[in-house]
Amino acid sequence: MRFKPLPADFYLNNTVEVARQLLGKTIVRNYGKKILAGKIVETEAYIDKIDPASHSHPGITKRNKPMFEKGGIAYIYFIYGNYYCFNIVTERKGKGCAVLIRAAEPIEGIEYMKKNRGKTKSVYELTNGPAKLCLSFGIDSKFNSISLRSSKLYIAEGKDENFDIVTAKRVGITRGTEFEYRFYIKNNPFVSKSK
DNA sequence: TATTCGATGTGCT
DNA sequence: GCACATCGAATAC
Repeated sequence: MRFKPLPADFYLNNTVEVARQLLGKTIVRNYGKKILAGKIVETEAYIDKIDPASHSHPGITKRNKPMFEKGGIAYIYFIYGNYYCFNIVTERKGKGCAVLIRAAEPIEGIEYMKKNRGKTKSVYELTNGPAKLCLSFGIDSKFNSISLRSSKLYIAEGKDENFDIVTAKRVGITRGTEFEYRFYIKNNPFVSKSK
């Protein structure tokens, strides 16, 4: 097997730590007979209680319920009437923490990603944003709450490589903007570039 | 049950 | 750089 899923306890650590460690890992999607894969290059951490930007901040609701499950499952939410975003739930059951996957570098199945994205031509535009990534990988609400060790969608080990991690303020939020919970791989062209 | 609004992307200027 | 599409969950009433 080319892609080895991460161990279940990877997701139970501190959320910021998991967000940093997810950089360079591989997101794998079994798409019918095809395999789509990409390297994670950008993440953001969302921390339950102290973080007003987190969906889990007001407490458990119907929408954010998966965030309160045990780490290691997907939390997928619908936003702005058009788009899905893909999160990885972290820490122990009842916490309400997650890591938003903001961007990836396509590795395999690029032709299929282009097909899913319609008229987008440049490879660099395929997955450099949370909603773009979901469209390219064919991720939607069907994957909400599923385990990230499942066969259809999972997170796998990455290549053994060195890179610098940049820490920055998060993007696209109206509250909790002061937290530096955004992490990305330095000089990687697939990082979403909004400032 | 009515209204508000968002962890975005796209297209036009 | 800026407006806007579009929908379900949350919140207000």
